[in-house]
Amino acid sequence: MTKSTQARAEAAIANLGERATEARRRTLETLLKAERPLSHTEIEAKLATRGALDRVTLYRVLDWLVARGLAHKIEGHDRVWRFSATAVDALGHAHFCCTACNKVYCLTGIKPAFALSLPPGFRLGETDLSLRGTCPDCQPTCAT
Amino acid sequence: MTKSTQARAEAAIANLGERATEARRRTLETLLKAERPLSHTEIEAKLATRGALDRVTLYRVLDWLVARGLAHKIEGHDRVWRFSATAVDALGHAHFCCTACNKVYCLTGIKPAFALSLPPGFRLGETDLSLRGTCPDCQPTCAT
DNA sequence: CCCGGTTGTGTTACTGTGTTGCATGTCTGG
DNA sequence: CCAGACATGCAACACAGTAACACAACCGGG
Repeated sequence: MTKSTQARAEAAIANLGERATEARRRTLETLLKAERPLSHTEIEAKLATRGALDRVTLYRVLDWLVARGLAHKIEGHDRVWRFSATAVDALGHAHFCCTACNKVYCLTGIKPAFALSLPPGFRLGETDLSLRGTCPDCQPTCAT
Repeated sequence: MTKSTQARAEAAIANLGERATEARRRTLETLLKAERPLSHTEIEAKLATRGALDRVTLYRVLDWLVARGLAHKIEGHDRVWRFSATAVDALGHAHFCCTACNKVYCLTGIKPAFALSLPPGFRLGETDLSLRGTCPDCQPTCAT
C-alpha cells in the first residue's frame, strides 16, 4: 500500500496529459498520504525532509492541483488554507475543525439538508458546512 | 430612527456596567447601523470620517464587543474577519458571501437540519453554515 | 544538434491582516 | 487628590499569501 500513493500521484497527473514534475508528484503524494487536510506550512514541512521546495512554488503547485481537480482547498478558522486530495469530489462533505489543536478533518457522511430561503436577488453557488469542536486527540479527560 | 442606533449602543454598553468609552460607543454604533457584517477595514473607514480610531484600538474594541456578546465575529472566505452586532444570537443563522464583491450577509431564516454522524472521538461544538454565490448588487446582466 | 518558445521553478520584495509590548492617558473609588 | 485599574496610541513585529522578474527545464521544428 505504500506504493499506492506514489503510483496514484503519478497516474493522476499523467492522466491529465500534463507535466508530472518533481514538485507536483511529491506534493500530490504528500496530500494523498495525509489522512486529513494539510496547511501550506505543514506540507512544506513534510516535503522539507528530502530536499525542500520553495514556498512560492508550493503555492503554485497547490493552486495547480486545485485547478486540475486533483485537490481541494478548505478555509480553516485560522485564516489558513488547507489542502486535501482525498475527498476531492465527495458530496455531502463537511469540515470539522478542532478548536483545541486547529486540525481540520474532512467528514464525508454528512447530508446537509437545510431549509433554504434566500432573500430575493441572491443566487446560491456552493454551500460549505463547517463544524467545530474537539477532535479525538484533544478530548478533555473523560472518555467518550 | 436615527437616534435608535446611538441610543441602543449606549444602552447596550451601559447595561453591562462597563465603561462606555468613545471608541466603544462609536464602534458599536457603526455595527448597529450597518445592514451587513463589516470587516475591520470597513469599520475603520467609516469611523475615520470624524476623528479616526487607532487600528489596534479598533481590534481591541471589536474583541471586547465579541467577548461581551454585543457583536459576533464571522470568518469570510478572504481570510478577513467581519463583525456584526445585529444578529448576535439568532439561531439558525448562516452567512452568505458574495463571490464577486466579497461582501458578507447574515441570513437568519435558515434551519440547518443535516444528518450528523460524527466519527467516534469527535465532540461537536458549534456549526457554521456558509453559503457562496452572488449578491443582489452583483447579479450578472439578467434581472431576477 | 541547435534554437526558440513555452512552461516550471527560485529569489526577492511586497501587501494586508492581525498581534505584541510598552508608554501614555483617562477614568474610578477611596 | 492619589493610586490603581483600565483604555488608548504608537511602533514594531509575525505570518500567509502574492507579484515581478530572471533563470532552468522541456519540447517542437529546422
